[in-house]
Amino acid sequence: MIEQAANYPHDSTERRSILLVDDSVAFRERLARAFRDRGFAVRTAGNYDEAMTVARERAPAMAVVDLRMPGPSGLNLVKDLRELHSEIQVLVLSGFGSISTAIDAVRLGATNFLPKPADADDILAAFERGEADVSDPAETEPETPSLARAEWEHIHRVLADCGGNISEAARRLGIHRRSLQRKLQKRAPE
Amino acid sequence: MIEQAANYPHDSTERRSILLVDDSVAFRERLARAFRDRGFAVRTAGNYDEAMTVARERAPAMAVVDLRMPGPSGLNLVKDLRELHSEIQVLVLSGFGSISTAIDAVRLGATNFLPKPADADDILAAFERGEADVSDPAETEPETPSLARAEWEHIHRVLADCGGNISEAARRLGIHRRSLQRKLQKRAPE
DNA sequence: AAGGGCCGCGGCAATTTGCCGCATATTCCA
DNA sequence: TGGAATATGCGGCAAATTGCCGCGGCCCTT
Repeated sequence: MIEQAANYPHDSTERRSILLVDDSVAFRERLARAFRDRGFAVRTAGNYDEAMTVARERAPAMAVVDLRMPGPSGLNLVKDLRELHSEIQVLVLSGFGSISTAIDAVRLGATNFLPKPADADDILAAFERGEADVSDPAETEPETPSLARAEWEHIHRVLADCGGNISEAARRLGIHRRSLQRKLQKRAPE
Repeated sequence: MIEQAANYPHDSTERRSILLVDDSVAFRERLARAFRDRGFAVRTAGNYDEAMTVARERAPAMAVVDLRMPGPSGLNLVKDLRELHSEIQVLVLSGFGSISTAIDAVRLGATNFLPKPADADDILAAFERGEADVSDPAETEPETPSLARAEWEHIHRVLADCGGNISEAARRLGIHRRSLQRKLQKRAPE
């Protein structure tokens, strides 16, 4: 479909250099390996400070940032990475898809937003979509979502607002914690 | 820190002028009245063309745009309103919350994104949040409707979309007609 | 070490839903 | 004007979901 995967816009930085930021070493390394296999120059970081140190040393062309980290949030990182290097493409990952956090991320300069779990292919696809020109918002068909879909969206939005705290989310939603757990075990309806 | 929460940025346009765009006359007029009561100079439109005509005549300081309309989508409108008047604050409404549409809206220049149903207070709050400085991605403390409440609202919105046709609404919602009937017999949850 | 909060999960009983059928409008069209 | 299609309300019953209990585990603060 979109034919532009090969050329990312940069200046002095290497085209296929990417910075992966996630507090989970396992996740980060798995992703790092997948990107290296695809020919990327990968560097990783586990929090805001590490990421900024790495980025200052040499600005990466792309970055993948998890929202939830110890220390300053991924949102801060998005903002400061872009201040450091305005051409950087930043993809934000979040364990739970919340509209408000997605909006914040995009406002702060994120190229796109992806709910976890996401693998390297998902991420690359999201980069491509993000760089795609949105100037033609043609066929965004606003179909009515099913009740189940709407419920799912609402639940996950609230859960995100609660920082992933299930007990708190259940309280706000006015349902039993056990019921929320059970609902969360189901996948997103389509 | 950008200091601009209280005073909306404009040029020749009146500060408290707002353009409401929604294809539902009832919704639009209800909202219009609420905004007039709050001292806004309100103009309304039912689709892309009307909205652009009104806006060209005199650019509003703010706009509320429903995503779903006959003709060009609200996303097109967001984009073109901003091209017309770069200082305009545009709030996008959508019948439901989808992350990707929210992201598209913000990319195209929307100030914020709000899932329907939303009243004037919700909208004003969203404008303020949207104009607020996001450089400190700290707290977002929004109200949280209960699951039952959210479900009720979604059901009634879809039912309205179907012109009160219960069978059709049940189909769109993906639930059994009998179940819809039973849900409709219950009152709005608090 | 104790208290408190959160998590995941098993196991009911109570409630809700899906799905059937049936009788009755309403609409549209040949 | 008769028939086909569709909508509505409702009873009933099996299946699924939810509310609610309790348990042990984990992590943090006191």
